Amino acid sequence: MNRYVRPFAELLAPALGCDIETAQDGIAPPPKPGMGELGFACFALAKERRQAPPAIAAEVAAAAAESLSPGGPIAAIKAVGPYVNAFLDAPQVADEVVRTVFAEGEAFGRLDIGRGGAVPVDFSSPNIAKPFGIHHLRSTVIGHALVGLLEASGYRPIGINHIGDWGTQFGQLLAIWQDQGDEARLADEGIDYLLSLYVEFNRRKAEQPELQDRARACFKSLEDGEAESRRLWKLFRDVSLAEFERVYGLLGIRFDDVRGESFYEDLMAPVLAELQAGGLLTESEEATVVDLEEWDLGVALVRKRDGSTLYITRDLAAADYRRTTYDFTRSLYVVGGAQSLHFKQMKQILSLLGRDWADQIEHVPFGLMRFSDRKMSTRSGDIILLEAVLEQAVALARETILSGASDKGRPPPDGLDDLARQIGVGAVVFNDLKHRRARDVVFDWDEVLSFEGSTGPYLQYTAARIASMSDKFRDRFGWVPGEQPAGQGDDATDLARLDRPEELALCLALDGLPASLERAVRLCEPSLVADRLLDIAARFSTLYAQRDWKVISDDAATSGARMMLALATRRALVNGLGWLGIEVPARM
RNA sequence: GCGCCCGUAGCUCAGUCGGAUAGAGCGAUCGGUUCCUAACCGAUAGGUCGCAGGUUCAAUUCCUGCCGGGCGCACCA
Repeated sequence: MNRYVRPFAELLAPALGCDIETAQDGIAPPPKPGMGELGFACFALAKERRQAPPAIAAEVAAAAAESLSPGGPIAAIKAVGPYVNAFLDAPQVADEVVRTVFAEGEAFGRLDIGRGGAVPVDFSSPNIAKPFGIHHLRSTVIGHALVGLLEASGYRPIGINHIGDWGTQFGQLLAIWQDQGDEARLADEGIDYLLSLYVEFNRRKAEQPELQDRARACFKSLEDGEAESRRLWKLFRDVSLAEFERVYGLLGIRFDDVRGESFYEDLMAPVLAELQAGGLLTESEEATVVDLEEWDLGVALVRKRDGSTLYITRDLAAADYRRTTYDFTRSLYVVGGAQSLHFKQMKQILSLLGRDWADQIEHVPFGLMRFSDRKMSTRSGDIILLEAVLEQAVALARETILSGASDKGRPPPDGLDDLARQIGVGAVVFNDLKHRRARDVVFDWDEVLSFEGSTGPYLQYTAARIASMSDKFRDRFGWVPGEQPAGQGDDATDLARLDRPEELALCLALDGLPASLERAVRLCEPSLVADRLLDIAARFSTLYAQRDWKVISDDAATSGARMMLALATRRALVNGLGWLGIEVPARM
């Protein structure tokens, strides 16, 4: 929670007659201001001590207060009803926390829990020949954030884009191409043309069921290495990849490993042979399956009747490949919750093959994105393009910047395009990351394009205001915290001037950033860091809006202390947003 | 039918290993800028934490059953 939990537990333990861990586990923050910063409930002790909880609390508080060293960060320990609460000394907390942030700088909040362990993160993984829809945003953005969070925690993440460039869908495209393919149009319209073919295939499939058989045959010919099929496949792939790069560029994402499913083509035979040798394969309705009924996982189809392979066959080969290539400590798959069974089957099969690392594989599922009244469907063409959403957001950010500038009678800022991109993209990305990933999300233009309230731009804006204050501080006092030689400026600043309850609350919020990171990485839940950043920004903004709380004032000593607190806040926001993959503009 | 996920304010969501009077944002109403960026801040209204049992000193939180929604359950990925 924060750095004072442990010391409080050490004071409580002797008074309670328990060990420090037990005492620590019972500590939680009280619900309201004025009740102290940490609390311990005494209800559980009532039975064995045959005493009322408030009486126990009074005794424990008195005993713990006895051993309290005066002048420390824990100023008082008092009974509050049935609770024993610790009251912290704001000036000391501020001094410790703010100096920690300044000392650590870019490393503030970072952890070493990963100990350099490799963690492949499979995310985004779009299908070639289908455009990048808004529903791909979730995997892309959550996965990218996890890469950042893992890196900040001392892991060695490897961002993997497992491109869907293999399978029957290419057979579908090849089948429809035989009827109406037009290379001139492909060159001209790119992926949009491929989408129109895909939609056309699915439309005609309803009338002509034999089309699906032809698609399977086409995929078979592709898998058999037939030259024309191969040529077209490569063409579709190149056209698509080029377009995905634009979106990744906007989002600021790059992968360490971009590898299509097709790469595993030659690696599947050994896996199938091993399954065969292990007696795990059975024939069923002319296809080849692994029977997992014993584990309530149904059957996994690994080879179709015509001999061609499936999704899970390729994923098995890919899992082995990742293991030998990266020697991972965890292996993450950021894929929608709809695929839960697939990953359970995959892990079970790997386990049956004696892969003792199978339990290091983690499916990181997330809720799907849909329209309020219907599912998004690429097949019917009923989708919104991610690029279109990003462009809208950037356009709106641009308008907001321009109207803000004209209201204040200022010219448009330098670097307008870049600023608009950072804000617009930040809004879309943060909007996705702030929600717990398990929930389904309903696509709503108003929500995605909102820049007010709990949004990315709010965090960016808070950071930008502090940067601007820092400039004014420099003009006024001739120095600025963080740029001073030892013994001057920062070191000489009296942080004990930060004695307000709101300042204490902000400091504790800052101090909790590493704990949020730890939990976010453990649970693969970026929203935990997003929430922490919103809390930090809100607490700073509350302080900032108070009329009698000015950073820059005639009181140089207080000004210095507040400037340091503000810059520590900015540091936390910049670091945290950085982990999440969101840029922070210097000015807004 | 079986399995997984979700159900908290009008809307979108937080709520830590069970703890004190369940919190934010949006929307609504009211208020705040001769002063560091109002993409901000404050106040008011708004809750049977889906329902019913169980465990516990204590349940939004854990367990069971139901209800509602979403998603899966062999030749798509």
